[in-house]
Amino acid sequence: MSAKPAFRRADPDLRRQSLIEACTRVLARLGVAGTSVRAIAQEAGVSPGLVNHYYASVDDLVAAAYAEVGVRVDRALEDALCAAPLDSRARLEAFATASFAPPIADPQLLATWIAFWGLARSQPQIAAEHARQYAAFRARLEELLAALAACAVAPAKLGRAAIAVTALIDGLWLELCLSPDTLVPDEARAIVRDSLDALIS
Amino acid sequence: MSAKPAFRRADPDLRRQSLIEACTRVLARLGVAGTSVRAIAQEAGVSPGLVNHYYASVDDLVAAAYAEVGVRVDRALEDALCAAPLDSRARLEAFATASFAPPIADPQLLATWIAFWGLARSQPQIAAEHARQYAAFRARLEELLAALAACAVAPAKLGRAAIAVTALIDGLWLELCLSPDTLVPDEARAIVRDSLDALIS
DNA sequence: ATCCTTGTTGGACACTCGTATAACAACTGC
DNA sequence: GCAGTTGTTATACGAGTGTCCAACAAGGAT
Repeated sequence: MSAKPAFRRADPDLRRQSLIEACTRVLARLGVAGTSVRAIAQEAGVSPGLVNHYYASVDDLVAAAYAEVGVRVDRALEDALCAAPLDSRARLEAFATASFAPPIADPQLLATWIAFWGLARSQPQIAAEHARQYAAFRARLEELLAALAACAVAPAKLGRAAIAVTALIDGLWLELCLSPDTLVPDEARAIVRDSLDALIS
Repeated sequence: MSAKPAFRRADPDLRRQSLIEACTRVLARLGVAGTSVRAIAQEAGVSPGLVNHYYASVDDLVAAAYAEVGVRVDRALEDALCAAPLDSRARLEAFATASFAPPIADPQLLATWIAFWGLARSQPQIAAEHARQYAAFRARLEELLAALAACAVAPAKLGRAAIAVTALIDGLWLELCLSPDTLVPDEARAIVRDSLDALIS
């Protein structure tokens, strides 16, 4: 009879992905303080040593996890845009309210995100990655605003409008995740819709 | 000749205050990960053991520091209100833009705040304190909105307006502290001013 | 069926953490 | 001046940390 293998070898890329996901889950569940090599390894169902086999240090793994969360959010935003009708107003709204639906409006995601913010202080690469992502979001929003028929917003004030809407979305997203009881997604969407209307008129 | 004392005794309340301030500074400088009893003690210029002499655990000290930061913010907001003219529109604006000036618009304060958010996951009392403070801010804002002459905002939509403005302020504050290069206080103030105008009209 | 590569394991290492405690010394009241 | 109180220090301890490494074994090559 053949004994069951004690472990299975995995494709390096898949294993890396698995470690990243485990890291994200631990970060969300235990916060920065509870995120250790051993906790991540246990979450992934592997031995602690394997983490250092794939990542030079645990900080590298965390940075990789941050980048992964970033692309997941990017993808969700892009998906929302693809699903929207061709009308430029509708596209703007779809993009601006995508943050209030899964997978972005997720307390776990916020927890992970906060953990990253906390780490950004000692990890400049994480801070840089954050700045890059924030700028990308705002640029995309500015693009959508500019696409509105008949320059509803004066070109000179376009940048400021994008900053304002981005801030509004961030604040609502924050509150939505922090205390889902006082703010529901529908209301957040309605607020953004009203705000966009006010901005355009 | 009299030898210089190796240490000085301090008034318990002053010592506690000193420890709280040291804790806040370390939290801001090193983030949650770097905040240890030893680091706090060194920052305060005392021995590590003294921390446990005044606080049963380091978590208690952190909670105390959070409360202290909270009252400091409250005081700054109240000061802004006192310094404002009696006109209700001006008072609303003063309150809404106080977050963009010291001591609230301070990267160190944000760093401390983020550290607290990260801790809130495992410390329910911190989460509760946050919810309380958030609600208080929004209630105050709602009050100021309602005080506007001639019910500029429909009473039924007052709550929603308060949520929206709070979210906008939070988002701007976040960005202001996270990357001071891309957003300056004056612009944040202008954005809030425009937004309030749009809301009222 | 055997060898070889290398993904994987589990423990050793030096370190830092929070907490508890005994010794010390600064100030108070006498 | 002296004694008592107690704020303060320094150290010790166990638990937990990140990193490293020698041994093991899974799976492909031969």
